Amino acid sequence: MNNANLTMKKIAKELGVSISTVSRALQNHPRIGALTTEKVQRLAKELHFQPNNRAINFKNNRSFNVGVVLPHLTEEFFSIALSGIEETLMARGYSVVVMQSKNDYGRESAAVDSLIKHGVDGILLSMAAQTYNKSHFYNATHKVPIVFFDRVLKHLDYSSVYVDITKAAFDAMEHLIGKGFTRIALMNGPNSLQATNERFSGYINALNKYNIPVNIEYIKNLNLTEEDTILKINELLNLPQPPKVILAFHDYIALDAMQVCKARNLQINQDISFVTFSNLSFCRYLDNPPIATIEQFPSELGSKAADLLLEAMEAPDTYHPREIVVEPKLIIR
Amino acid sequence: MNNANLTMKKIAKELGVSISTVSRALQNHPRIGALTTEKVQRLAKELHFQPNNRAINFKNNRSFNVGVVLPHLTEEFFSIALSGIEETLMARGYSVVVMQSKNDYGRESAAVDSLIKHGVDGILLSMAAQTYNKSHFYNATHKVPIVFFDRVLKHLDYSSVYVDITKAAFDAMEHLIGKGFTRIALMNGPNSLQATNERFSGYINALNKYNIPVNIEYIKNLNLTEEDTILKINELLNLPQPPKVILAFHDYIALDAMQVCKARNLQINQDISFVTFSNLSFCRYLDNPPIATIEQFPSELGSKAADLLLEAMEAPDTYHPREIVVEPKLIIR
DNA sequence: CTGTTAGCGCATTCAG
DNA sequence: CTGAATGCGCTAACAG
Repeated sequence: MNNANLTMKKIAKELGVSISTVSRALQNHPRIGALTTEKVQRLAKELHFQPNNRAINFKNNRSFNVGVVLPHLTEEFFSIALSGIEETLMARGYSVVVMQSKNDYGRESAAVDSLIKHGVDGILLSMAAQTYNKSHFYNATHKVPIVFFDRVLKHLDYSSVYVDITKAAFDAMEHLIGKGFTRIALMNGPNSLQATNERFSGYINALNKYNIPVNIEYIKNLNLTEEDTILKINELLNLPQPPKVILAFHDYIALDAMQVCKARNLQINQDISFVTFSNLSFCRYLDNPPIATIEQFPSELGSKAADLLLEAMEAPDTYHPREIVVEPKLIIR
Repeated sequence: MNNANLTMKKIAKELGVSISTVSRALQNHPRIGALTTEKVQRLAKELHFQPNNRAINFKNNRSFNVGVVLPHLTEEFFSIALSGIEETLMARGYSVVVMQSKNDYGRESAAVDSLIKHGVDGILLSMAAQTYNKSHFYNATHKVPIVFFDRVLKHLDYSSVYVDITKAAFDAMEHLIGKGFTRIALMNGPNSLQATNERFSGYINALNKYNIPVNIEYIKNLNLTEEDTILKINELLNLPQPPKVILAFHDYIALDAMQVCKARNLQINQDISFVTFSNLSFCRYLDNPPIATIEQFPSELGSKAADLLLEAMEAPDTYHPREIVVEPKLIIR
């Protein structure tokens, strides 16, 4: 760390020229003599000079950093989304600052504040399950643009990118009904999430369309913890008429539920089957994977959100918040 | 974004006081009158004033950002490590900037440069598999401290945190030999990784200790792609005396290899078994998981590396590079 | 208790 | 073609 504070000033003094000449020479300014430019650049390289980017960021009032707030880094869906975000932004010279909300309102709010404090140029956010209060978004928007992805906030002031989950749920249900299933349960998420309501709508729409009576015993809201999943799957299995198929909020729910089924000596995909949202890549290694799953293209979700944010950051005058809806795809195994 | 460039200057003018008074009042400086402080703080809140952190970072020559470079965000091991890093640094007021090398030297080198350019205060790095040239580290070190984790560079100038893989491999082998296995193959990583050599050492040491002849046909170096895994497992299975157990570089290798075995009608954990490094959480959902696995505590690895980096950044004068070795744990299923 | 001043490193406008 | 001067927003030493 010997040259940690080597500045243009020193190079200028060394060479007996002015700082502005150094500055210009370093950026190949046309009005600087070829000789001078050459001389400056050589010394700069020799000394391993690197411009102080904090100064440049400060001067330009840009940091080329983008903040990403998401529930859990370790959830495959989000790590893939983050990967898509990182790729897209890196290509445009931005870096990505990540923070996890762990589905907690306080952490999410703190993360947004912290990102602002750290001087990001914009924020990509997928809402925490327990976010009830939205004021931290409104405050943040005073400083930098925010784009939501996947777990979005429907509000005219914000762009958002998400999957048409209602359609996805409907498609999945239609597929199941087409295969002759009628005892279909829904292991849904917490009510605070938009995604939960949409799964519910698709589920109900399909049942209605095919005149299958809705059994409220078949509809469960989970809080996305393993314990709760175990509780709820047991409730379903203990029903006098247990379901034959379960539409699960995502693969992790299905996997935990499957373990309970196996422990109760039920044959997966025979006594009971699962259909999931999220297409966890790991499932292809299972001997009895969910019979169908909904691919939500997390990488595309992330990169499209990043595109919107880039526009908001780079062309704020012409930018208008908008929504991008990504079509899900039902994958039948 | 209405107040994007509200500065202390405006507050000062509004209140008819000087900028420094505003500055001091905002940080509750004791030498400012209670009345003035109150007045300033109220207006600041009213106007949603937030200090421009780019200016503060510039002034302090700190950004409170730490860069993390790792091979793949989507690999569970790294996403857990990142999560540990993020937790540790967040608690100390730092944010985390992530970049993926995708195991590519060029990308890794570019990532390091980019992080420096973006003004991070330090870097945590897990080396790309194909990193042959180390000069980007040396250059970076002129600017900010680097701490390696997991895939480390052994060099006196750098701190590193890693798992004692030789011991892990030895322990796993000893366990297998104790269970009566002698036909044990090693599906190892690429030679460029230290981790590969260590697995090899542990493997050989154990065979030697128990006088089991080394069969070089049983030792394969993989490049960590699925195609190569398929190729190499087939080579092993085609041997006149195929192995009964395979020690796999990590779970993803074992999983892909298992698929090949199944396609060849071999019973997992009967005709052939697997032992893996990395304890992928997902494996608990498999009907026939690897019979043993080595837990490498990625979260601890990450947070310990973060601790070292914090020391390097905050107490550079007393800081000396050093190594932390984390004990692996053999998990027998 | 408060104001004035200087300066962080760089880009840029204005003068030559 | 080059140099001097200015300012980005904020902090802090210095001076009242």
